[in-house]
Amino acid sequence: MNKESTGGRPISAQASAALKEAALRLVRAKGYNKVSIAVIAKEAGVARQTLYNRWNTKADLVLDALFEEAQNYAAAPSLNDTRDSRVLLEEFLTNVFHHLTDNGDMMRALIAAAQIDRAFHDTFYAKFVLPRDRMITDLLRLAQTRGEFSSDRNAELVSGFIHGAFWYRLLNRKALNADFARAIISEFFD
Amino acid sequence: MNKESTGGRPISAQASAALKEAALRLVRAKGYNKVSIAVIAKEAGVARQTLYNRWNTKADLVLDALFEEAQNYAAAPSLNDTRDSRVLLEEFLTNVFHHLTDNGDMMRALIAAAQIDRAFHDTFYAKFVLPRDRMITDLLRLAQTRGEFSSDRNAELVSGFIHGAFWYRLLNRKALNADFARAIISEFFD
DNA sequence: TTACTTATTGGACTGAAGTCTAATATTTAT
DNA sequence: ATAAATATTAGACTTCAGTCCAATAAGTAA
Repeated sequence: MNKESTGGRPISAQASAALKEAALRLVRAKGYNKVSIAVIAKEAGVARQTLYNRWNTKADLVLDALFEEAQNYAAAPSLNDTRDSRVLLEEFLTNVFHHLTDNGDMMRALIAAAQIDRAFHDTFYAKFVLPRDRMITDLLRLAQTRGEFSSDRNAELVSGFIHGAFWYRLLNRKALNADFARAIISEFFD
Repeated sequence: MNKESTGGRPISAQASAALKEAALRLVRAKGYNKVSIAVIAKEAGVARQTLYNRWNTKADLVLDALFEEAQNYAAAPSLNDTRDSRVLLEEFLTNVFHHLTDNGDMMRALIAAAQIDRAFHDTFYAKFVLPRDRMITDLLRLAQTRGEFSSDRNAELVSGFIHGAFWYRLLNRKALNADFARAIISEFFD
């Protein structure tokens, strides 16, 4: 578990940063599928093997880069916020939809990669899908303790329904906007 | 629009059939991503170019093969069936889930291909996604005329929610079973 | 300084998707 | 029979992902 059990040349943080920066920039400029690993490495000024030393696939690199860029990428709604749960959820969804509108190509590509590559699926699910699913589950449970969402309902299940609703729209390349956020609220929350 | 405007060697129906058969068999045996176009062609006993003359990608071929295999692949529920709409929907979903349980790898791969390849997305959406979405939309509208589903609700929107629910489960490699079908019914139909 | 360890680099190599072409085969129209 | 049109075949070629390796660089421990 030590970062360095013995000596040896340290991993270049500069190379890592350059790779992540180049990956995001090129993918945004040209589209995920138009950017090859070789071009990302060249643009970052490092050898291809250096990229493979850090990430197994382009998807792993891009996921990592996205995370680093946006610590606050659609942050979880505060569970201390005293406004109505419907408002909190709507605000959260509207936020997520903005990010998906900006980064839709990338997110669709990552979801696709997770279908093709089992190892990436596991990473993506653990690092991205599940945490986000839990954000809404937690919000629904909060709403239940407040009496704003029926305690009879299964929060996990409903969170899955909500995510399914916008995944389906995303994957079929339909717009994700504030109207759709409101439609979700009124479907599941009333 | 003529099948043959003038003369010329006709397309070999036998080659088409052999390619579709080989594609399904190999994909089921080895998994979608482990089967190359070259191997499918070799197994079918035709040249690779003959495959490309018919389909642009492996995804197009497999989609076609799936359609041919199952004309009755999760057929639309009969709109003349007089049983309660909940029963019709539950039966339909259970059917779909059985097929997705058997062909989940293939379906996930096709959805992934639609994310990577815009042209295939359009084909897949028009030939597969939209018709299936309409089956549930139509069923919900029938339920509305029967007074079994509130006329206030937007059938198209709810159909999208239902599809989203099981797409999300499918793409995250969770089981699709009769319990989940019932959970969907009670969420959206009551 | 020297030995050891690990990272980086550049290049070779394989397998697959996809494009292209020349030669050949199979059909219809004359 | 011959010409015209289209399909099939085999193979060359490019690009990319992914693997592997030997030489070199950059650290740590003695």
